Amino acid sequence: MPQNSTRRSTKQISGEDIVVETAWLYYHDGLNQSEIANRLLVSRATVVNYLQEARERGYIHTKLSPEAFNTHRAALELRDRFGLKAAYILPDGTGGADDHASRIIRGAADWLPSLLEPGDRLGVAWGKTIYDVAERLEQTTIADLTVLQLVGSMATPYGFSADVCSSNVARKFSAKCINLHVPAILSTAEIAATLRAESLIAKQLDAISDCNKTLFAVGSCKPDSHVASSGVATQKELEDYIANGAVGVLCGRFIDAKGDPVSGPLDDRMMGIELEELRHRDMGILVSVGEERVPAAVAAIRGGYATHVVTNQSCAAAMMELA
Amino acid sequence: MPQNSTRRSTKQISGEDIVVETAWLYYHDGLNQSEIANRLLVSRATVVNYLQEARERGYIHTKLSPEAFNTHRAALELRDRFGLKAAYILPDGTGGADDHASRIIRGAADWLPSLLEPGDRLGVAWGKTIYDVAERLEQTTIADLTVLQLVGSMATPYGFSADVCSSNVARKFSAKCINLHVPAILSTAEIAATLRAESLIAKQLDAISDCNKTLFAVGSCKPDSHVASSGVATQKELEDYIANGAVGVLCGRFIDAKGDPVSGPLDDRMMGIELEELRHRDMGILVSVGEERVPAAVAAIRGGYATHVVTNQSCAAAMMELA
DNA sequence: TGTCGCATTTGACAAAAGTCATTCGCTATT
DNA sequence: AATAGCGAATGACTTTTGTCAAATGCGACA
Repeated sequence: MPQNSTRRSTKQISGEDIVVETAWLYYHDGLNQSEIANRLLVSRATVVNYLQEARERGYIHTKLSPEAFNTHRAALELRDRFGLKAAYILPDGTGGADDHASRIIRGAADWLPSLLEPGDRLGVAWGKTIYDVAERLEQTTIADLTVLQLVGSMATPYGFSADVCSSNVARKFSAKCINLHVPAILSTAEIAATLRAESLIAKQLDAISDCNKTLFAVGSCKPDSHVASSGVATQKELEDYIANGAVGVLCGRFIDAKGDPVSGPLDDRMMGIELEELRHRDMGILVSVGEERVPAAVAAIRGGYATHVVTNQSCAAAMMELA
Repeated sequence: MPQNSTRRSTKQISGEDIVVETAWLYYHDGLNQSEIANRLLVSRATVVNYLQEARERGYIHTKLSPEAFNTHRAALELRDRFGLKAAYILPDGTGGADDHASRIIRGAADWLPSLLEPGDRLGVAWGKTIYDVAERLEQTTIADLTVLQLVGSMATPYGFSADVCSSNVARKFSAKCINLHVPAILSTAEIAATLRAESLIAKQLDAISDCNKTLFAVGSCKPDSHVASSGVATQKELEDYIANGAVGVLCGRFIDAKGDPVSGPLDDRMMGIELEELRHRDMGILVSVGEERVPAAVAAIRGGYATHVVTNQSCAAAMMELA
């Protein structure tokens, strides 16, 4: 403590707003409280009080630079709004849709390894997005990981099929891979039923029904969407589903805005995990690219298929709108 | 420490940079370091490191809000006494003149952004003070701002000239900049007149005459003042002006104690805004450093050139004495 | 003048933040 | 496979900051 012979008068003499002076010395000049106390001839406790006063008066403004925190903030908001376990939101960047997509895909690929742990059984869906994520994955060994193909295979115009997605993911993680060696869609419900009864296939279907984590994207129900263009559904069938309330596609299955399954002509002809089996897993990782898929993504979250979401800022904002 | 079996990479919140995460929890959510350490499963020391990293990356910016400096007693008194729109008064501190100067300059740099608004045309004067303020300005984008150079350029012993002042200000605000590409002072009135008649220069002079806000300092009329030492005026010329009642210099022009222009030999040889054009703008921001300039500052206020003043406590007190 | 009430200030203590030498975990190289 | 090198993480320790009950100054009022 300073020589306390005449400490009382000091404050009146310096007279002017000592609080401002204190705040300046502390925040601008970077002195510590003891130095300030000595300089202003008051106790350190008083300096503390002045600083509190300054904060209460709103003199102190600390700002977190937006470029660093915007995506972070958006992620927390999205998480809280939808009751997700986590969200990862990438900046929009300056490029167009392709740029957005590639950011999201890189983000998902960066994040995925840290979401998996030894012993996990990861169900992997099918689609260009998932394929790209798999491509982007760094080689990382995760002990005792099993990767499962969630839907049957199908040749596409993009040069890959569902089994390539799961195989690639498995390869990147040095994981065991269980593929589903059947077409995604069959011409009749009977053939599908027959196949399902096949011992080997039944075993595979059984296996995928107890994965604890899933990785998937969603498709929109627009006429030009993936489901239609890849030949899984005809235009007519798609319209049927839409008429029944479908807003999105998830592992080849249609869901409505609440995330509930929408039944329709294709259901019995599809080979792959059923929506009810997909729901409420330990972790459901949804990689959502493109504004046109926002309603579908929201539905997937609502339906309890997704616990983790990767997307970009503008899509996240759009999702918040729908919440 | 926590159960350290698997302390590695459990990013439960988001895939984002852990430094951002940490900074967010600390500065936004107000958690303390221990809480953050627990939540992120790292040691508290690591949290300290992350926070330092965040500060180094410039994510965190803390500043004193302008109200702190223009609402306390001294500021309000000065404002009311001189009919100013606002005054910004910084604590004196214990250092010498340099310390005072740097505080005032930092203060002005902090305040300036909040005084400008989209569409403004800011006239910028010339001098070490203004140069230093420009240096200190934070990068802030102000939409549709135009910065204008109020006086001609001139090389100085300090290594800067008028065009650098305006250019720097413009750069910090990402503003458009209109420079005045002529010397501040010419050898004869004839040459000056010829130049003024030049189409390009006439246009520039025209432009500066309709700025709505100005930023300037004043110079004293002491023999050792800036005007003399920088070679704008000779000792003899200076004495002439003083004999005619000049107490200060403002954009190279001399004013008397009432703020009225003092005419003299230099007037016709100067290139730059005229005093009458400088008067009664929407806003005139005077940055006044040093007790020896107090009379000049008071004159500038009286003359209606300044509506906003930045200075320190002792200068403010001296101004009050003269009022 | 005495003393009561109120607000500010203070010192002692508690909590939080910062520092630093050491350890840990990973990679690159032999 | 062994290990050297290196950056990040850690835990023990120091410094700084925050808290709070008690003390102090000061004006109002009896």
